[in-house]
Amino acid sequence: MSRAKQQLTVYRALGEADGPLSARELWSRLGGAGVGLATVYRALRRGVADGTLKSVEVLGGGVRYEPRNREHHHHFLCSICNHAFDLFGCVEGLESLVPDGFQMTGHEVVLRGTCDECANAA
Amino acid sequence: MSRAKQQLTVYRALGEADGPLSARELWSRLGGAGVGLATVYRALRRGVADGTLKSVEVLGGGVRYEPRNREHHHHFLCSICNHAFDLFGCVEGLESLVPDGFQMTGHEVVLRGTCDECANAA
DNA sequence: CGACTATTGAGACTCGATTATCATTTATCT
DNA sequence: AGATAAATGATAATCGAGTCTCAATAGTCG
Repeated sequence: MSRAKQQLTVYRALGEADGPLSARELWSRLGGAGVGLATVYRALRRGVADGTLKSVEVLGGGVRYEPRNREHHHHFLCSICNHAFDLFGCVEGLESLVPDGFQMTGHEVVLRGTCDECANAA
Repeated sequence: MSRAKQQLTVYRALGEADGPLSARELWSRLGGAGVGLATVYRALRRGVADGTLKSVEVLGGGVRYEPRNREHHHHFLCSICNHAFDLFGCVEGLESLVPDGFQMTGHEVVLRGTCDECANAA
């Protein structure tokens, strides 16, 4: 594979994904054999360092990465294929959950269940 | 320490905690030196197996455990002390986030920020 | 093309979390 | 008390995720 553009390849793959990808998922999407896992990790690390990428944790699935320039959103984790999907929109009433004296700076919402594809395959 | 009751000791410690505890947190609460880490893990494993305990993942803190018989609730993760606190109540509008064709079976909400104590200590 | 630098792939290595091993200790039963 | 079974603690072993090393390769420039 032509070199020098692999960093971009990683960015593009994340940009086109329907949700955040883990290093391994990304690796296999890039063709496993064609790109080294180390290179994927390197690209991810650089991306996070320069602010292009952002690492997110979706419960149960370890660390995943997504472009930083996405609007505020949450994720849906399919318990069958274990893939994380981006969701749109947010929820109401989060403030009311915060105990007195606590200061909330952010939040995460993860929905679990089965995705379109897995639900049909069942 | 008297044996045979350590399993119960673990259960009690989790029951009295203000949030889910990781194996390490639990271990240190039980007095580090008095109980072996292996025993803590054993008790947790058995607890989960027999349904008494439940393992939960709170972003950024790995796996934690809590009694299964708690009402539906969510967690607040303090980004300073890294402790997870139980919250009460839930949020509205989750269903509207689910994409067509997806089936939601559960959800998690995690608030981030600073807890009472850490906010005051700052 | 030839010299020089940046990037890569494979695999060795590190690190933390969890599990397995095993001799020892506590409980149980008689 | 004596024999047997269950639980424990210390530590070794394992496992996965991520990082580091280094020789080989692609890109650059003259």
